Amino acid sequence: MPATIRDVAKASGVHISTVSRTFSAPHLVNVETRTRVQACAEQLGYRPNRAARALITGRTFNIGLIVADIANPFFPPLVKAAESQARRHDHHIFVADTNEDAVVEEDLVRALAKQVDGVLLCSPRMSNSLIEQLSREVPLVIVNRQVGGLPAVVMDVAYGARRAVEHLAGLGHRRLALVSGPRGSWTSREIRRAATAAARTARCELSIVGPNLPTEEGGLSVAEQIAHGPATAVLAYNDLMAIGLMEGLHAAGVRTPEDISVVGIDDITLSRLTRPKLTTVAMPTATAGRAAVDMLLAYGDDRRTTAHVNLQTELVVRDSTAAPNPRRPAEPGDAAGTV
Amino acid sequence: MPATIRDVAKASGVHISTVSRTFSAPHLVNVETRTRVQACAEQLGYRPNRAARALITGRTFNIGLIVADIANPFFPPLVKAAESQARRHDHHIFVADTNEDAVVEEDLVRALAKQVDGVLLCSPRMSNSLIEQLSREVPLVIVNRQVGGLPAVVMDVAYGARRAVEHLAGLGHRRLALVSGPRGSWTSREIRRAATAAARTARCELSIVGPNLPTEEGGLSVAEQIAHGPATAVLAYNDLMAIGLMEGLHAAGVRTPEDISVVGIDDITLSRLTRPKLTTVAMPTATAGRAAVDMLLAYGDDRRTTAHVNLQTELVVRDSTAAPNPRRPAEPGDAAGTV
DNA sequence: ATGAAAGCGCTAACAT
DNA sequence: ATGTTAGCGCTTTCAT
Repeated sequence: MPATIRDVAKASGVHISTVSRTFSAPHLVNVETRTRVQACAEQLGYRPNRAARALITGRTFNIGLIVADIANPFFPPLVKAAESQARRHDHHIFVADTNEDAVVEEDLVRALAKQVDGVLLCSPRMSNSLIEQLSREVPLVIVNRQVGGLPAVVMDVAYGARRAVEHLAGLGHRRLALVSGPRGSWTSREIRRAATAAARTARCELSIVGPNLPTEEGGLSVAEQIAHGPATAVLAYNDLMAIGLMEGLHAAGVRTPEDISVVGIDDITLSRLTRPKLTTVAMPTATAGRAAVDMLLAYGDDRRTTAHVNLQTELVVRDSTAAPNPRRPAEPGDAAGTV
Repeated sequence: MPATIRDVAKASGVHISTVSRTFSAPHLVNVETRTRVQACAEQLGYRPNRAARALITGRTFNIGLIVADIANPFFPPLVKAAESQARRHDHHIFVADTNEDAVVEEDLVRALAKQVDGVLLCSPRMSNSLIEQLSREVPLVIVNRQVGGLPAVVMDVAYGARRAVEHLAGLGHRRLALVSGPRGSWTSREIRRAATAAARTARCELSIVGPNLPTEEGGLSVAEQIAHGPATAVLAYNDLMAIGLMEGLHAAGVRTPEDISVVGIDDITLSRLTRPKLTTVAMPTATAGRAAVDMLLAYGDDRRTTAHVNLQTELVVRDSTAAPNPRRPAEPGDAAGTV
């Protein structure tokens, strides 16, 4: 039986409303009384029931965090940063995993809506219109996607993708492949758009392979196709796919970077630990998590001013990229498997 | 303004208690009425407010999940499985990260206590007595540690550690090192105990190096010491440390497994992707996450019967272990850096 | 500065 | 089968 506000009131000989004020508006209560009430509360182990409080104030001090796949190493740093930032502001975080499923996503937002002050929607797969509708039911901050004028934290992956293409072109590659991500991914579209434009500028061919699952398996599954295709360098939707791809290429007897260069995106911890170490585009996921929480908490105050944050990305050159191998020239007749 | 039970009552022309019953005890209400109420509710987008419901029923349909470090790749599969299992039973999950800090842990349990039906405490760093005390304030299921008779889900890491030592001894190693984990870790003590016993049985020396941070850096930081020590094989507290260690050894010009064999624990995804691929002890983290949720939800029903689950672990032999290198014999005078 | 009273959204006896 | 009533733990007018 945890202590309630009534127990504290009884113990300190005041009315419950005085106890209430002691916690939610201390300046309104006499110092002596306050001290006594606090002492009693402490001694009884009293903690205000937030759910009860929320019922009347409308503020839950909870935040919902919805991610596509928490087992994808891209997300944990974001979740960690968001949780830590939320707690700094005395908020708790509901975490839910949609398994990349748009329907689950919608249901989750609605299910959480009543017990949170807002929801952080990370890399959502829903349609824009649905997201806009949901944002009318509960404050939403979108991470990694731009939806109308909704508050959003995006990482400038387009810039990173462009830098990656420029890097490859600079090394002398002329035939590139883009291993794209899952259907419905805003990030994947951004990458594609930016890579296409950059390739055109650099006078490179760019073939698109996909869509694919954003996992190691997704990368592995296109390895054969890449190995037999004309591309001498590949940009993958994320590091996991890049790593799976390298595995698959290795198995097929194709060396990285000697035969084919590979670039990932995300800069997950893992990317520094593969051999060769992966060249990739660093995404500031922790910063994004913090920023998203801040934006949500500022929702009431000054909604407009911080409605949009665009975070820098950066190309990190490691060992999975090199100049094309002159002894592995294009085989004119061999376009098997390319799209 | 989300619809309340009163709006639905008004719209369907019944009393609010009938609406309430329609959702919490449908069999008690006339089929026609029920259908009508449901239709109205649907149309108004009504969803029962769980917090309000919890206030009176005492059941929140929420679960707290407290982990030491969600960015440690050991945890995400556990969190994912727990979340998914919880949702299958219509529960939501609060996730909190303690950063391996016992004080934060305690505070978090207390802070969450009121808004959850129970807390999953993963690899806690608190003292046994404190944990037992907390378990009187809120239902607790401990993962990865045994505390008195409290409900627990543990993975049999002792078995795995023994198998690892046997594996190394079987390859011909006689001087082993154990790179231990953080102070206060039950798992680390288990590993130490089991490895020590197994080493004795196999007539191997076993030196203990640590405690260390359970991270890649932790492993890296002991690489020099290991490189110059007499051990020809190392068991690390977890894969992350094993990988960091291999990095460090590599940098020091020591090859794995030719010069020194390395075994990790956890079998994180990453361990299949390093080069050499890591020999490790597989931990059934997803199963543990599911089991912990099930145990918590069964808390009321049959507390005793399922109060303890012990999950199997398994040695996975990959490429980071091999027979000792005969050309790198013990250097009698060179024990520098060993403990 | 403190108390009294109403009520947040909902459920659970108890009536009818 | 449905309505009435009380109240979960708390905050917030409004009095005093």
